[in-house]
Amino acid sequence: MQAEERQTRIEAYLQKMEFASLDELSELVDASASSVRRDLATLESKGTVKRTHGGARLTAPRTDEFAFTARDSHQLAEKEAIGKACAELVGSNQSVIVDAGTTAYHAARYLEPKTPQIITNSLPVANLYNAATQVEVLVSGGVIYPRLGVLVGPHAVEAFSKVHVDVAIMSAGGITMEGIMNSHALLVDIQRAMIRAAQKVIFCLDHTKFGRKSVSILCDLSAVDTIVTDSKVPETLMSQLRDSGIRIIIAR
Amino acid sequence: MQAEERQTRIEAYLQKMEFASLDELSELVDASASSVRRDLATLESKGTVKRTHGGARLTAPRTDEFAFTARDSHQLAEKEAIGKACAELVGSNQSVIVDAGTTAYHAARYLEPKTPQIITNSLPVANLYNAATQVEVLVSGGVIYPRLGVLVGPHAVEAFSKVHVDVAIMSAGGITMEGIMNSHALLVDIQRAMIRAAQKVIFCLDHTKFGRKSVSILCDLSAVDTIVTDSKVPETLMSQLRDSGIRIIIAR
DNA sequence: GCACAAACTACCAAATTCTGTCAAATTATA
DNA sequence: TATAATTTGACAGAATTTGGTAGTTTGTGC
Repeated sequence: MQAEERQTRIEAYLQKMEFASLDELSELVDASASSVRRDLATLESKGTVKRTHGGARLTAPRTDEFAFTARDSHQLAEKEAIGKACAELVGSNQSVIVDAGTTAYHAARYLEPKTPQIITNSLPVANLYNAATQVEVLVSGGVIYPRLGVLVGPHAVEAFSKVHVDVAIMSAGGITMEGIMNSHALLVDIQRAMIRAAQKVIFCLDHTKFGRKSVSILCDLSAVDTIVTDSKVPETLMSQLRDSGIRIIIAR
Repeated sequence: MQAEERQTRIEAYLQKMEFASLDELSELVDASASSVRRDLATLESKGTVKRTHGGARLTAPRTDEFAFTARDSHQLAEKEAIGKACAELVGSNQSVIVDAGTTAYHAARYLEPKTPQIITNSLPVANLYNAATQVEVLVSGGVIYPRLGVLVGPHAVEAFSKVHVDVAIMSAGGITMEGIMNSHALLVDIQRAMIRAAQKVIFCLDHTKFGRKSVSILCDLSAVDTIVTDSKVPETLMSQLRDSGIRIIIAR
């Protein structure tokens, strides 16, 4: 096996496992411990993995939009600004679908003053308004997707197929001129149902999502009404998006 | 297991349990007490956990969590014991309905080793297994009943009407020879659907519930298979219940 | 307040892992 | 095909981590 192939496989394995021991890896790629150490040193200098005593781990294990942890602080400031700007687009007493995903979560945090009716499949969003009596929250049913805190499966799709709302606040894994992408195939069906159910579709996307492709295409750009993002988006892509009729709001 | 992986797992475990003993942790990560102590010292200096005598607890218990997670519940020790005893009644890989309510919640905390399939309308229970990949959790849909963290309404009733499970682990507000009572009328419909869906019905009731009446009658005693309670229940009521064919388990 | 048990700290020897080096093997090049 | 360049696996010594232990501290019950 070539050095490059080894490194690719090590990286892929770590993406899945988060941690791995040296023995584990050297068996995986069928090479000596020395070679694996060298590979890890290379990968570390590229920044994707971090060497540890006895093995390696991912540098940023949960950079995923939909992987939810309480202490997720990736691009926190940007996400908060985006969330605030996004919440301002919602009118009083409107019905709002809130997607799973960290950026949509931050938008939900600022919705309380609008006394909206929220419909969501996100456990973190549900928890957010557990104590608030003015905000009515309808939780879709579904099976918990481990770690993401999202309810998935036919129950969830069905729940969103049966409602109609004013606004959908959406997250996604990436956006290009080809459309909006998502890395979790199970979520795509649900998100499509959300988009169908909503009069107006807002996507919250921080700048890291622009130009990034992902596994599944969620929808093409014609389905999107508004995108809320931060100020670090490349101007070229942004004007292209504007040309295709999407309203773009820069949160500061 | 590597030091870093140990620390991550300890942190994740504490996120779920809020507190854990040294023994518990050293068994969890399969390392000596010394190593766990060192790990805890590292984690403490990072600020995520706080060491205590005999174990460790979370520094900042999740604020977006539930009021009743663990701390402020009455009769905590009894409820934990009841929960533990109740979980022992569940077989491996069984499907289990877990009712909302603190006592049922404590039972859910001990279910993980059984790798069950859980169906619940309780947000706290859903959150509990958000991180666990071995436990499949199906969340019923519904509207959040403020503060209790329970999903109520027709969506919830419907979800439970469509399933069949091995065991239902139930909470209630009171029990007399007339039947089981509950104070929240909105919950009663749902609980009845839960009972209908289950092969076996277990009620978790601490001693304060015995002889206490409440607003709505949930079901009569013939619907109950087993009651798990603590050791402070008056003997008279207990033998009456036994006479009516209910298995009573005293948790210690 | 005292005695006792449990838990903690500090330290040590053993085990594991890492670093740097080098000859053998593989690959690229003339 | 012969030669140079690179990569590989192995090894010795250095560094780190681990599990246990002795002595001290903390918490608990009487």
